[in-house]
Amino acid sequence: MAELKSLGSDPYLALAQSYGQPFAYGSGRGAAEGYAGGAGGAFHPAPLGKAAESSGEQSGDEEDAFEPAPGSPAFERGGALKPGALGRKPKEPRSLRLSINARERRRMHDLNDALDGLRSVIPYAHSPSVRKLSKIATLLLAKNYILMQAQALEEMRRLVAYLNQGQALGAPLPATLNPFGQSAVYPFSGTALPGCPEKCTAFPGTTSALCKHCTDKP
DNA sequence: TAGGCCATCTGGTCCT
DNA sequence: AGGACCAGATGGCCTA
Repeated sequence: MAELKSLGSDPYLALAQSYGQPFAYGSGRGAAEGYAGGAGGAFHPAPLGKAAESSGEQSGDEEDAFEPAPGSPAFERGGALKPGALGRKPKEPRSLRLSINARERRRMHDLNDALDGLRSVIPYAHSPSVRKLSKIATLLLAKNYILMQAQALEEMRRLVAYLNQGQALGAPLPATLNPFGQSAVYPFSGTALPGCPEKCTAFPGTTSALCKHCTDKP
């Protein structure tokens, strides 16, 4: 977890550096198993390893609902689940267990699809030569990216308010007023402007220069 | 070879 | 009862 340890001071930058730099993964998993990187919302990664052979890309869930996924531990153990393998007593019929397994597999695939969608909008190098973000890295990077965006947005708002106020008063604001000196505020935490279909927010008494619906208004 | 990452299976818990 | 969600266990693949 070296990458996680490096997240201390500037997590976003740390991760961006780790994953933004193209580094070859050679003949390894990447090329063979679909480390192609997010290619948009409809991106479906090439099946990873076992998943390629197993359930992930199988079109018929009915099929894998009655057999252990090929390549899965259960499959390797002999092509059939051994309910008592872990010393547990089977409490449900085999068909039910397989159905539950298939459902769980599907759920995890949906989760992975969502993660792929997230990867596709996170600004890091999306290239076949760049290793795909791990799950944990994706989440941490996304979180910090959101925080950065919120901070940038807030700074822009302050700047707009500063400029608007300066125009209205015709005089420069006191030098003590630092429009960038306050802590970040999360997006959409302000008051929605009346009549703005985008429900954008801005400082009281100001329109948002960042919102086209505000700026387009006569 | 160790460590990281992942997919899958499984049983438990909670909710509808 | 059935489904969703979760966490632990297991084993495979890849990289340093």
